[in-house]
Amino acid sequence: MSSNPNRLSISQMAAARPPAAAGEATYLSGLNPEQREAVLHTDGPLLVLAGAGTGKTRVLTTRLAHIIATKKAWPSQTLTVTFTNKAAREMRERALKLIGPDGEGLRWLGTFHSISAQILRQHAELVGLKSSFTILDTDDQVRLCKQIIQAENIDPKRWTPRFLASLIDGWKNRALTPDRVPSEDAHMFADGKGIKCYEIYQNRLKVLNACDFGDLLVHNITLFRENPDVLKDYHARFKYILVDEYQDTNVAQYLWLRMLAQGNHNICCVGDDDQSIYGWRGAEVDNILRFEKDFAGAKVIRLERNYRSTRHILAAASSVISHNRSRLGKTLFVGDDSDADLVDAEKVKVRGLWDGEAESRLIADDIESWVRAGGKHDDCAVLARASWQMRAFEERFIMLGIPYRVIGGPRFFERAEIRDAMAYLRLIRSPDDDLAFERVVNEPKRGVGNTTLAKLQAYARADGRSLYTLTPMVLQTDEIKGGAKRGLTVFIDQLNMWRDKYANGLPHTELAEVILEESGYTDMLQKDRSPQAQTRLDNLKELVRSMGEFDTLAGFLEHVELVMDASSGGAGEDQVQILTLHGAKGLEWPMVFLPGWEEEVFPSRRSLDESGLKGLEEERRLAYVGITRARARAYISFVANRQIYGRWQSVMPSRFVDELPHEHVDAMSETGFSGLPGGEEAFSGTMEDLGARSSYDSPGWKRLQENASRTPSRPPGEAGPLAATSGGTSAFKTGSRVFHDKFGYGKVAFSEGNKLTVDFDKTGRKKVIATFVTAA
DNA sequence: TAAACGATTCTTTTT
DNA sequence: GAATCGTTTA
Repeated sequence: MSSNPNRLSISQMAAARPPAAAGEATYLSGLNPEQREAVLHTDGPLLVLAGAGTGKTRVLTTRLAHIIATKKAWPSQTLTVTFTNKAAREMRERALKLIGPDGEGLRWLGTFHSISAQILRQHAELVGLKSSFTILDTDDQVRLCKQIIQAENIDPKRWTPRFLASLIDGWKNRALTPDRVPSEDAHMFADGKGIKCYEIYQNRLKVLNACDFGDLLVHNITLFRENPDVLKDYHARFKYILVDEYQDTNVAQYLWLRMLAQGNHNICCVGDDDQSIYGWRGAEVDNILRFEKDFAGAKVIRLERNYRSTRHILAAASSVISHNRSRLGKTLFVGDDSDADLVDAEKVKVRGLWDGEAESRLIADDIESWVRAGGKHDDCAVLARASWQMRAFEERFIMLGIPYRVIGGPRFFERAEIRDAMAYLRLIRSPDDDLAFERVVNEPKRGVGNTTLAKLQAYARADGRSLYTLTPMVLQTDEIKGGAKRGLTVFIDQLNMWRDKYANGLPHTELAEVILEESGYTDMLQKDRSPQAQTRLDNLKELVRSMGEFDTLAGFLEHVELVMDASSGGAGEDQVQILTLHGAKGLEWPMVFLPGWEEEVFPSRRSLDESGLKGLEEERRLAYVGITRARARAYISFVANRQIYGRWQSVMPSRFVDELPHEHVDAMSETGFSGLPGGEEAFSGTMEDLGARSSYDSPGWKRLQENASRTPSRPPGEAGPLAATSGGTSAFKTGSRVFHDKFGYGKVAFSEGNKLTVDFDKTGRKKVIATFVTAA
């Protein structure tokens, strides 16, 4: 495979580059003609339609390097927008390797949201905000909506806060401020009250000096619309605009780009309509179809040579996606057909199993044989439609000691304890942040219940002032008595004290420690005997640690609000990756497992219910993304029985299975039900080898095995398996010594529910289930 | 006010 | 099956 120049890694390229290159730039070597054209065509609008694995990121980073190397612009005069933080990071790294230290000035490389936040901070007053505005997350949005629904006397069961929030989000995705929402949209919520609620919502945000994610873009657009001179400044600043994953942009993002590009028209968008998988979030595939019309004189370049996958994988992906009706139509072909590895590879495997357990067992076995044959865990990825499907694999991998990493998952900054701590910090920065106030006024418990809070809110609303300003005034009266009064007094006093300390130069990390200590939050967790309490304390420690990476409290808060991403530790280890199909976009592995290809699961039932044919086509694009992540081997599987919402259901193979091309697929089934047209004869293999093992895999055998390892390891007097699984009293603290039947003695590195990460003395770091170890 | 219980709903996917 | 929500009870 490495015979192909396109497989050269960027670091190799950088190493090969002579210092201060003269003549033909070396960064251009190894590009195919289309890629090269996309890099060199710097001036005027350009749309690059790049299929999966055709070197899209490489084109984008090389183009950036080219613009800078030829001095067409300084790094600070280029604007590069991505969709996710992950993509932004990768882009920056790769670009820096090409450009060298000159690239340090790439301050306008980031996500739509981070860049528009940067711009908005500069000009906040022009849209009626203070530059210190808070950025609310989904949770805050929903809580705000709930308050509005209550205040408007709308039945929250019929019209849920969540629905209102998503409606508002939808409008913002289309760049519609309340005055621009078409009146027919009003009927979508509570008998025409939708727009009114939206107005109230926006007014509340203004009072709170806050934005939600959608606002960042919408305010930018308003800002540019109403202040042509400001827009002009940015026209002068951004000589070249580069956009990644253009197919994922929504209307607001499109308008934002178009306004910025009006200056000098040097905009280059890279995208693939077949990989548009964010329609549910307002992405408009139309943006990509309209490009030529909206940007006069636009050039379009197609990248169709795929350097990633074998011909069987490409054929499988192409066949599935060809069932979509609305697409621009690209054909992927093997970029280098002299590469025997890509041409004479093994076919895509499709396998039908009895149930989810059999599926995870089979996949785990495949990974073990791959590793036994000299492969790495790192080479393997399991791509699931939804995160609930991941647990089965985690459990199986833990049982077998296969190292793995879940990517995505419940995120650090969305955990309750972190959000609580953040709320305290937000209150220090901006005391009028009512949402933060409400969150922590009774956390830990201060005797301030719902009735008290409702009273305060009523006053605050009548008065148009914040809870923080108003509470001391109410405390002067006899309106609130007893425990609630004492609690509130302490709370307000403490807030003032912390603010003083911070104002007098207490570093923000120490401030956080002081708050957690003095508020009683740490105490509360230490007294908590539930299994998660220790994890939570550890998370808070981690929070304080990560604050240290920022110079100021404001800088830290901005980072968290926007990036919501703990500095990803643990990468680079040899682990199988488990992630969602959405999370997998842009990544690739030699060996990819695609489990759960069943109707209702994938395509997801909800997607079909909500969006019909459009939803189905998006699911199909998701299948396309999944298959094209694989370089050498792709394993698709489906089961006959699956537990959904805790109930066993028999399920049908996904229609996408039918859409795979027979001649490129090896199919086999444990259940006799293929899902492939043509029935049994369509199968070129059997599950015989699987069947031979099955005597070890009966439920009875498994239970026997579990009991064997659990029973002797339980100290006398300790609760039995029942309590261990339901009560979860077995939480081991970080640092405690434990013993495991298979791995011996070790120290707990951290724990999460019933899963422990243990540093074993002999075998190193492993993840184990808590019930399999005892205190040592 | 808060804890404890029972009913309900739910899960995509992410900035 | 779990987590959230709302009601009841101490």
